[in-house]
Amino acid sequence: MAAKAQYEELIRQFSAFGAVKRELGRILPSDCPSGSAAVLTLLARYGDMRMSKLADLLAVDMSVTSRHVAHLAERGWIQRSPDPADKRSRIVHLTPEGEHKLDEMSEETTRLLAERLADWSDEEVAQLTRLMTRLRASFDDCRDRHPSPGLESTTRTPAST
Amino acid sequence: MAAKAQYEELIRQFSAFGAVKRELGRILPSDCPSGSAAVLTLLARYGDMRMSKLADLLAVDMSVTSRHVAHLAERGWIQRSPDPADKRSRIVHLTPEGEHKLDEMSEETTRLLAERLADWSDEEVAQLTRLMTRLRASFDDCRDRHPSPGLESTTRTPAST
DNA sequence: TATTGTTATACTCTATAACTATA
DNA sequence: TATAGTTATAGAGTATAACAATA
Repeated sequence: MAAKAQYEELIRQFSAFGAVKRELGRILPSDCPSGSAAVLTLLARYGDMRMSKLADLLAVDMSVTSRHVAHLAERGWIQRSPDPADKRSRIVHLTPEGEHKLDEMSEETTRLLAERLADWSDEEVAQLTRLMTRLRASFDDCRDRHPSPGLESTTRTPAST
Repeated sequence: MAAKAQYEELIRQFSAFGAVKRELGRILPSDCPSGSAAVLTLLARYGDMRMSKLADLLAVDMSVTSRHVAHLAERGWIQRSPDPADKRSRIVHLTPEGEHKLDEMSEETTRLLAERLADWSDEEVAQLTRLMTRLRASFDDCRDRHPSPGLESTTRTPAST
């Protein structure tokens, strides 16, 4: 359990991190901004999945996911097939064109990151990755264990009934 | 120099980090969202400064800074005094009310963070803080050494002449 | 002529709520 | 009645460009 000043400092760094994210975002093509790119990345890693699963992994509302997916579908980078097991659902999957697009973007992004982190050791990069993974996990776990009032554990607009 | 897969994984975590930031943002009062809160934090830490310095520390365009500062000034949390040394400039400084507001928010935010990171050791929190600080520094340094074409080292819309 | 700061406009990301079609 | 997904609307953050005042 760290001191309050330590948490304050960490929060400062969270805030400053936005600059890093924006710089990485600037090299993405305008027809595939970061929100859409995140969808492609998840599909490439975890394979076909339903919208709701995608929303869960993105940790955003399904309405947001729907928009990103629609954007990608218009450009032919993903396809939405009906789910035979549940006609309400749609299975999202990456097309070869989508894979290609993702590869292109990934190339550019890792190149920029490699340039910026040129003087970082392999171990330091791994360490930051581990800690950020754990950070996300700590927030996810707590969301399930101690849900804030009115905050669902699923990424969904509450039913209005 | 890490492998490409390592960079890709790190970028994945950068993307997922948005969820953490959003959860922290949700506990802020609606009259002081995260952009404004960042301004208060910087003023509390570094003291009075000019708009341009503030924009530099926030790593956003000065037009953005101007909006946040105007928002805070309307609520009496900061004041803008003319700079006697340069009549174009304005010095921004925190009011006692602004300090109070910041304290309140800081209380809530660190409380939430402490709850989420309850099972993190002191050293782990410190390590993440160090690595994120260094990350930001690596991006800042590179911006000065290898500026992208058209990307100024100062946070400023390029002159249109 | 260049710089400081402001404002207007536009774009991305997000959440809420209302709606549909299934279950 | 509840759930999967869509769409409309609104709010926050940011960048670009044009502008006023000063250097």
